[in-house]
Amino acid sequence: MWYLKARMESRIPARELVKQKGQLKDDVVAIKVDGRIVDLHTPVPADATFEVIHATDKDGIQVIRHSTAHVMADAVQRLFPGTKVTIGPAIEDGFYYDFDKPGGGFSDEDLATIEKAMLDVIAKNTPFRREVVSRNEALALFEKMNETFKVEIIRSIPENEEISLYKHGTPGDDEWVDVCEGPHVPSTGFLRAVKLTSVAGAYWRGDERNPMLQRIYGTAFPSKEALEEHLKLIEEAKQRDHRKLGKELDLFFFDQVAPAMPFFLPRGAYVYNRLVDYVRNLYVDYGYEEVITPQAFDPKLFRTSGHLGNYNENMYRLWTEDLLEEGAVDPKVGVAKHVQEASFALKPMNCPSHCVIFGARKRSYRELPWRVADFGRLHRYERGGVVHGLSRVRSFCQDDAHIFCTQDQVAEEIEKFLKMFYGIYKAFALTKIDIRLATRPEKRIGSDDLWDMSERALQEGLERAGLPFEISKGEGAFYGPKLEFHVQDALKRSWQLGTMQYDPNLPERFDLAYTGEDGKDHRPVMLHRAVFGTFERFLSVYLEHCGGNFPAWLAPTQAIVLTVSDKSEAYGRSVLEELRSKGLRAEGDFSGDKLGAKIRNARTYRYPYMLIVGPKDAEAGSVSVRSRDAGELGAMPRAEFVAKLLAESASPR
RNA sequence: GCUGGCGUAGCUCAAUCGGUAGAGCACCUGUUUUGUAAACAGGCGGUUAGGGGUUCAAGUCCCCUCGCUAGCUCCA
Repeated sequence: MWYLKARMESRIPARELVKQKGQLKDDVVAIKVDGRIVDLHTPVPADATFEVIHATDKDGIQVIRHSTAHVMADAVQRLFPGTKVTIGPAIEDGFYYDFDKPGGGFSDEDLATIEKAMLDVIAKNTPFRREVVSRNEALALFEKMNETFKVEIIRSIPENEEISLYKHGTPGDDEWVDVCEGPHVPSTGFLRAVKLTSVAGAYWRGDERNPMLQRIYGTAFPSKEALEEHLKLIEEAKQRDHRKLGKELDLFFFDQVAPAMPFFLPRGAYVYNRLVDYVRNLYVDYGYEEVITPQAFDPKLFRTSGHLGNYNENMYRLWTEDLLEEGAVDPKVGVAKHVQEASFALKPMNCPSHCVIFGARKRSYRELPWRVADFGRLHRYERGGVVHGLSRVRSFCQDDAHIFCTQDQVAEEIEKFLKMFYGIYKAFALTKIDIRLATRPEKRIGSDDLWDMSERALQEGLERAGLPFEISKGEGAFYGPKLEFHVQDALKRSWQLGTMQYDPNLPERFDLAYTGEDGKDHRPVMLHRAVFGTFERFLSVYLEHCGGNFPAWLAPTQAIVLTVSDKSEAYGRSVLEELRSKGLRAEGDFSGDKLGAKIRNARTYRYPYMLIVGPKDAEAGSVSVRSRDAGELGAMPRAEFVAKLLAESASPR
């Protein structure tokens, strides 16, 4: 590490350096030197320039959380002897620590007990102490403690790196030690607000072939107030959970008869269809053509495409009575094998169909780029533990399209796609988008040369557009690298929505060709792309983004007429009829409820407008408008409201 | 798929140590005629996810299956 390069005599503990400069205040937890966060225990060059990090700084909070993880591990090992420690980093909203606990997991009661023990450790306010040891010393220490996971970690630390131990507690009494890079707060008393939140399984080193450890999640803040604030935000986020909103707003539901396959109710179907319309309209502008393709296919198709073999475990297969009989005829084959080989498959993707269409006749270079769109319903068998509301389902529809083009056209097509993509996301006020370039996975088809070229093409596209991105190594599809566009849900889980994938392999496998200017056959390139990704997932993210408050153009019901009493029903119905005759989506509440109750009901359904009508309005030919977003707007002539709502009903372009 | 947790009326949730399944909302029927966030009364509604076991007795304890859920792994 860099500080090893400094001469020994010129190093002093960071605490001393900060003190010399007169900056050692009570809330200083670390310093930043050369962009690196170093705690006060760590030696730094005596002449280093630094920036102090306070407990309340973003970096400071991370130091607090990592230290809290240590205190938790200390408490856990004291309460549950025999439990081994592994790793415990600070994360986005808190920290976790993974344990190997004999005899199974932790209960909620255990969490409360652990939290209490942590408070005792914190109350003692013992300093964290940093100690540098040799590799052999570290190994000997943790081998003696039978901390097999730590031993494995120490062995994996590169030879040239320093190994440090962090201790807290009273030596010879309740001292606790961990091999750790740091950084840590000066003493346990710096941990003022901690809370353990949940427990879950996690594989050692994130690999499902490894044993499962017990992970405890928690969070910590520099003050009780900040912790309370955080917990409040989580509560509010839960209110916006799309699964809750879906129920409340009668948009969709699930039933055990079709696990993880949504039933869209009339109101949900309305929104869904408007999203589809919206994309269809844009396709006119961007030069796409739509096709309709089959749902189930002879498995031959998916052998050609490579799905059988690379995507097997995600596919639904279909059998028929005839198929069983055929299988029974030849005892050498057997029913199971015959069904496995010959049963039709529900499509999990549209690309093979589009290859079939492209290859169905001679194609000219003049046709390229050919952008072919498909709103086909797709089915993918997702493993039990991964499905999640509308975000991860087994039956869905993508705003899917494939672009067949020449190598030379790729750059422009990527550019056009990005333009379309950002235009759409802007229309939905989604601005926090993370882009990742997912590169070749282990399980893949095609030569490395093709992969090199494909990955380069996508990367250049992003660079030309000046978009920041991260690389997700090995995360590409089996047929090509991907650009992934990720957006977070209300609970800060990140979901991939849009995608663009460069695919040189499927045209090869389907032996696709177009006739070039030179009269010879050439292989086209294929781009897979989707802006929303799937309508299901997009809807889940968007629902949470707008909190169920759909804009007027998208709202299943734009306005509801509320009568003050029966006396105004006739007038109310005439208002309703007028709205509907103008193509507006309106409802009426002519029930015996009092006005207050009607308003309350209408609010929970989040209708953009309530039109309150009573004798005064009937007299004046007006409606009293209450806007969901802007509050009471007062009485206005019927025609004025109609014009206003019509203006708001246009979908963005 | 793995590790926890959960599954009671359409929805949100009660039910003490294993001892008669209950409330609010919604729905239906009346009464009330109401001007900006819940009028009142009555009624309907349940093989306690499904199956098996222990027990005199199971919503409650045990086992299996299904589903949901928090994470992990995997993915749009």
